[in-house]
Amino acid sequence: MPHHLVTIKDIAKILKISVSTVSRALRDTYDVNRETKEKVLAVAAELKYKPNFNATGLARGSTHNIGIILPFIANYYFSTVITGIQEVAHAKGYNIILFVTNDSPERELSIIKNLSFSSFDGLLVSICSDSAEDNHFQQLIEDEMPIVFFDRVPKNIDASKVMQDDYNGAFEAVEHLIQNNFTKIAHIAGPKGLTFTEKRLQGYLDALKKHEIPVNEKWIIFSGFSQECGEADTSRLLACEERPNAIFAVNDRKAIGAMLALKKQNIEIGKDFGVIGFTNDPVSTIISPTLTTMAEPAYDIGSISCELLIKQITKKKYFHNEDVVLTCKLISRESTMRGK
Amino acid sequence: MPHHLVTIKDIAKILKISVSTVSRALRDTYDVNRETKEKVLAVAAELKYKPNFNATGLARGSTHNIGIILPFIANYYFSTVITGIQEVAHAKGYNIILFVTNDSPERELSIIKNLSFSSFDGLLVSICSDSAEDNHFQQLIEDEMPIVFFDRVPKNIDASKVMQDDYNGAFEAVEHLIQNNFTKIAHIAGPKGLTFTEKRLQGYLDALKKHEIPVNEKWIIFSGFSQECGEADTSRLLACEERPNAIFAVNDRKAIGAMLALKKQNIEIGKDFGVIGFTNDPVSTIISPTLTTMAEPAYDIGSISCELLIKQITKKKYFHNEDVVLTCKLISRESTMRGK
DNA sequence: GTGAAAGCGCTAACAC
DNA sequence: GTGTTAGCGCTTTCAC
Repeated sequence: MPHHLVTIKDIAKILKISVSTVSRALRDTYDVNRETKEKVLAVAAELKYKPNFNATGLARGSTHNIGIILPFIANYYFSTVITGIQEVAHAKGYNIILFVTNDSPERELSIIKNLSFSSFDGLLVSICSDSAEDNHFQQLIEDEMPIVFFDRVPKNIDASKVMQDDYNGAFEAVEHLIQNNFTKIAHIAGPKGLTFTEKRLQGYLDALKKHEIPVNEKWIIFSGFSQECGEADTSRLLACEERPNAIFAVNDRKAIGAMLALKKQNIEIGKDFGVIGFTNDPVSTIISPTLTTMAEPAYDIGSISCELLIKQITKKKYFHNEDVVLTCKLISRESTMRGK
Repeated sequence: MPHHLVTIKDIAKILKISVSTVSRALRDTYDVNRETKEKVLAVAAELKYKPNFNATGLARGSTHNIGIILPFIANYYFSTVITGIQEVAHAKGYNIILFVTNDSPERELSIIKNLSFSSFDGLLVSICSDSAEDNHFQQLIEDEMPIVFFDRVPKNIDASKVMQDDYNGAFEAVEHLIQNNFTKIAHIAGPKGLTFTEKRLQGYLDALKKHEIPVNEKWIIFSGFSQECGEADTSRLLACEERPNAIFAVNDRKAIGAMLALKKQNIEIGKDFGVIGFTNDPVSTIISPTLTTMAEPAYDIGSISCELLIKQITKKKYFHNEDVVLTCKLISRESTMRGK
C-alpha cells in the first residue's frame, strides 16, 4: 500500500477495532489486551505504518522537535557540539532542527521572531556575538519555552546554561605559559560582550596577578574569532614598542593565525615565543610546531545540553534551572616548550 | 497574551469575523477584502501570532521541513555543505532537520525506516560507505518522496544527484603530479563501493594511461576516509619494495595523514615526494608544506542540492530528475612543487 | 468577499 | 479492555 500513507484508521479497519485501541496499542498504554496489541503491532509493521508527527504534535501539544540556534556550524567546536546534541536527541526520539544565525543579531532576531512556538518542545541556543537582544530570549522563557543555553550564553537571563570552565581554563593556560618561562603574555581575545570571552580574559588577568606580572593594556586585543583576526592581532602586537613573548589566544583558530604571523617574521615558536590556544581543534596537532591548547569538551557540551533540555521538557513544572560547568584540559604541545 | 498561544480563532474573535477569512488574509489569498486583510495582519502582528506548523502541516499535507541525512557533520566538507543547504532552505522558508548516520548502514537504515513520511516535504541525502541498502531509498522514491542525493550518491537509483566532478578532478590532480615530475604515483582511496571513490580512482587510472604510466596495483590502497587511515596507508606504501614518489589522496584528511607519515620518515614533501589531496579543507593551508589539492565547491553542493529539492517539491509531477556536476579547481601549493 | 462545516491523523476524556 | 466522541489549529470546499 504505497502512496496513500497508512494511518491508524487503516489498521483499525483491517482489525475491525477502533482507532483508539490502535492508538493505545501502538503507544504501550497498558490497559490494552496483549493479543490485541500484538495484532496491531503486526499489522502496523506489515503496512509500514509511520505515525504522522503533525497529527501527534497537534493532538498532544508536543512535537518531539528540538530547535538549535547557533552562530555557525562549519567549525570544529560547533559541529562537534551538534554531534553530541544529535546523539542524545536521536536516542530519546527527538528530531533536531537547525537554525544558523551566521553570528548576525538581525538574523538571530528574525529566527526567534518567526519561531513557531508550537513547533518545538524546546530550544538549545548559543547566542551570537552582538546579541543585544537578550529580551527576545527573555520573552521566550516567560512564555515557558524550555531553553538551554550553551557556550555562548547570555549574561542577564535566568536559564539553564552549559559551558566549559572558561575562567579556570584561561587561568591554567596562562599559568602554563608562565611556568614555561614566558612572562610577557599578550591576550588576543574575542569580541567584547560575550560571557565566555570575558571569563577567559578574567582568567588571564588573574593568572598574571597571582604571579605578580603587571598587565599591559596594549597587549590585550579584542576582535573576531577567525584565523585572520588572530593574524592581524598578532601583527599589531609585534609592532608594539614593547613586544610580548607569548600569546594566549581565545581560541585555536586565532592561535593558528598568530602562529602564521609569527612564522612570517621568522620568530621561533615554542622557543622565542609561546602560543597557547583554546578548543583543541584537530588542526592544533597538524600545524608545526604543534599547538598547546586547552581542550574543550565540545561533544559533552552538546550531549549534556540536550539531556538537560529534555529533562526540562519532560519535567517542566518541577524543573529548576541548572548551570553546568565542564572542566577543560591542558594539552601541552610544542608551541609552549620551555622558553629560553 | 502569553502562554495560551494565539490562534487564528483568537484573531477571528477579536475582529468578529470567521476563521476562514483570517486564514485567507494571513496567506495572501486574493479573494479577501483589502481592509479586512489589513486589520487581520495588524491584529496578528500585535498578538504575535505564529502559525502552528503541525496544524498547517496536517491540513495541507505539507510541512516545509526538509530532512538531511548524512554520515557526519563534524568535518569541513559536510559542515560547509550544510551551511549551503541551510542558507537556501532558510531563504525559502523551509526548516532543516538533521539526521546523522555516523557512516553506519544500520543507523542509516533505522533512520529511513522510522522516517515519518508525513513529516517531510523532501530529503537531502548523502549515503554512508557500506549502504548496501539501496532498496530502502528506492522504496522512498517509489512512494514519491522528493529526494536529492549529494556527494555520496547511490549507483543504481534513478534520482536527482548533485556532486562535484570527481572524475576530472582526479584526472587533473594526477596530471598535475605528472607535470611536476612525479610519475610514481600511488593512490590512497576511500572505501570501495562509493561512487565518488570509484570516479576518483578512474580519473587516476586514466591519467596514468594517458601518460603511458603503468599501473602498480600495490600502489592503490582502499581504506577509510580518516587522517589515521591516510597515515596507515602511507606507511604501507613506504614499506613497498618499489616505493612510489607521490600520492594522490582521495581527500585532504588522508593527504594530511600521508604527510604526517612522510614527515616521520624525514621524506621531504614537495621535493622528494609529491602529495595532492581533494577538498581544499582549510587545514591544507596550515600544514607545512602547504597541501596542493582539488577544491570542491562544498557550499554550492549544498545550496544547489537544496534548490533542486525545493524545485522538485513544488513541481512534483512535472519534475524530471537532474544530475548536476560541479567542477573542481586545482589549488597548487607547496606539496607538489617540482620534483627533482 | 465571507462564513459554515468538514476533515487532515491522532489523542484523551468519558462511557460502557 | 474497548469504543465513541470531541478536539488540537488550520485549510478548503461549498454555499450564500
